[in-house]
Amino acid sequence: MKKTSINDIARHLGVSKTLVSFVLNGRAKEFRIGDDIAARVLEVAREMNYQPNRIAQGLRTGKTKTIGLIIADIANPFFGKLGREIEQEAALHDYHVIFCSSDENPEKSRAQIAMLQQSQVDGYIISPPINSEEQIRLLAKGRIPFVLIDRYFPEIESDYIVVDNYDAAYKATSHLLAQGRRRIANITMNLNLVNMNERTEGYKQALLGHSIAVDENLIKVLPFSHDNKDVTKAIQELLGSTDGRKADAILFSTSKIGVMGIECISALGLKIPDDVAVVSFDNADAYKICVSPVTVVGQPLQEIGKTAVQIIMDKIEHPRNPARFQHIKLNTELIVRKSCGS
Amino acid sequence: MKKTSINDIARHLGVSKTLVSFVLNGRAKEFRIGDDIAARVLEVAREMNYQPNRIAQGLRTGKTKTIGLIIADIANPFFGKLGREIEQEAALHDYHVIFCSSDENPEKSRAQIAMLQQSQVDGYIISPPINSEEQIRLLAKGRIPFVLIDRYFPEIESDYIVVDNYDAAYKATSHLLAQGRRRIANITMNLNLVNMNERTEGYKQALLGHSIAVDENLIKVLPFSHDNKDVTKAIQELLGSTDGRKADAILFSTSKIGVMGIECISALGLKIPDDVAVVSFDNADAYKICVSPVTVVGQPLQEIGKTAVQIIMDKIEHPRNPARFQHIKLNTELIVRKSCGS
DNA sequence: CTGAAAGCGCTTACAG
DNA sequence: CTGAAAGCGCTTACAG
Repeated sequence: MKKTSINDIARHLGVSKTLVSFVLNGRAKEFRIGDDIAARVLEVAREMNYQPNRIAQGLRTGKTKTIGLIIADIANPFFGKLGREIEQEAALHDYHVIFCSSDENPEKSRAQIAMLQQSQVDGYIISPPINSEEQIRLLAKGRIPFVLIDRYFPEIESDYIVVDNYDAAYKATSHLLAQGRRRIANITMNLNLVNMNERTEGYKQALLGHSIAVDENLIKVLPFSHDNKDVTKAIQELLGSTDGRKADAILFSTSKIGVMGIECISALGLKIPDDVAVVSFDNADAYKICVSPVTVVGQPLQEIGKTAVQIIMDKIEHPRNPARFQHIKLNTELIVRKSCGS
Repeated sequence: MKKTSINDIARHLGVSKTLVSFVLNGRAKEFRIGDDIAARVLEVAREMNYQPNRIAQGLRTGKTKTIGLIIADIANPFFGKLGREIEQEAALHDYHVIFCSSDENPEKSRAQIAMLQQSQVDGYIISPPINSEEQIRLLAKGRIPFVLIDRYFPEIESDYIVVDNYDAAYKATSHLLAQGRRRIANITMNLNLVNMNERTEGYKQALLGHSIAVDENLIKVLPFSHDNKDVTKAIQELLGSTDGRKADAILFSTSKIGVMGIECISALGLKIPDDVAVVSFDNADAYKICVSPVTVVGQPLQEIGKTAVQIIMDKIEHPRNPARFQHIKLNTELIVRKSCGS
């Protein structure tokens, strides 16, 4: 059962493969090919179960109809949902997506970009890890379009789609303040990541805006590759002391941290929101059925994914020189549930 | 900045591209190519930042080093985690993965298989939706290897990796019985899916094994594409009546259903495990921080993903005729938490 | 030890 | 209206 090629069809009908190619690509009219012969080609193609070889098309046309996606971890629901939106939008354009999880590790993302490059993807959607500036800069020098999502590098010219993190954290912190909390902590990860940094900035400014001094002891910065232990340690420092707890509220900068954090809080026997109020970034499913459903900063994942693909498609179809870059900053939504009291 | 090809290197050094290809593929020794010239080739390749074109290699060798993955939904943490394991294992073999979410829709999976076919993937890992027997049978007739995961079709000869669903449900139900529950319900989805069917069978047999009659009213079968409304309706029927509730425990056959179910239970103002005990398939993160942390059937996701890739790799590297099929059934683990009382 | 040539399956100027 | 030919970037018999 060898696959049938355009050649097989041509031979079968005694015509040239040029002709076959034309009609298969729907360009029969354009080249004024006889209706009868065009119909026969289509018929035989169906009979022989012809499937165009995209690899061959790719080599010839220079378009593989594939986009490469690099995110931190596809198993993380935040990125999983984002990946889903991207897959869906790409499919509308007859595009495939190859996904790569970088684990926020620049070494991995570098290798992944190289692999994707060799696979001749037509475009990239990347959530760049820390210290990956050089790779991204190199990518920018090439002619394959890419969009950054979730974060970006201010010093590199590129398209990007992010969320207004500063505003989101400001709103979240203000909400906590409005509920009467004063010793509000923030658990985040490596602040060299712009998005994380903006969140913590928004948090700080909200405090200052309400005349509350920023207490650096209440800001816990986890390493980018963090696990339960790191979170436990942070929570312990914030809430563990028996003689009066340092914090009365926590803003979690990611849902990965938040979910682990809430697990720790429960393990300590503390109640949310009575002992500690909680707000987290990202509307994870877990938060809906949590001890006390968690107030979250919801991100417009569909819009992020859809827009990212659309920008890439536009650049693929209309390469422009010099390139014009889009910087898109989307709004978030504070979804109030019960974790901050009522 | 055009990409450098093997030809550029050959021209630059005044040698043939055959020679360049040999040394670039590490076959210099094999063809007894001069050490000096081999070294020069490598050097120039680095200088010119040569990146092999996988598309061209693929066309020539017939191997694209890509595997296609079809699961229900990459945004569903269960499949997200599985996808991650598959990606990771594939990377070890220098393979990429293209992912497709079928939404349990056979029309979609059919189109996805066709696309993947055209993209000349070297193998498939598929979690086949209901009514996709025909597609899978067709695939089996081709010469590209595939492995089924999570479910399989008993009537189709193929490799597959599943979990012992019958045993898992039997254990879970027995646990509920051991906690004194007697009116145990099961909320599942379309039973034509073997894995779902086996779960409900295990549930029934556990009841019978403890001399408890199976009450079909306690088994709620949701359509394969279900949402919050469907789950709410089922929960309502099971727990909503004011004059004595029908059920005192629920076994959720998937975590997607379970998470929504617990949300409903809370909305009804019912307490877990006091008013109703709960066990669910899949160790979702949500369950860890739930109102009352949920007892779950944990699946060996890493082993499933890893084994699936290994089987595919083996088949790609050692095509055998006639094919021999592996049927792997892995064990699950009942992780007892607090949702069934103590 | 090295090179010229064929060919993977397509698309697309070019010619008639 | 249709076909012969070139070429995308590789690998691999084959020849010398």
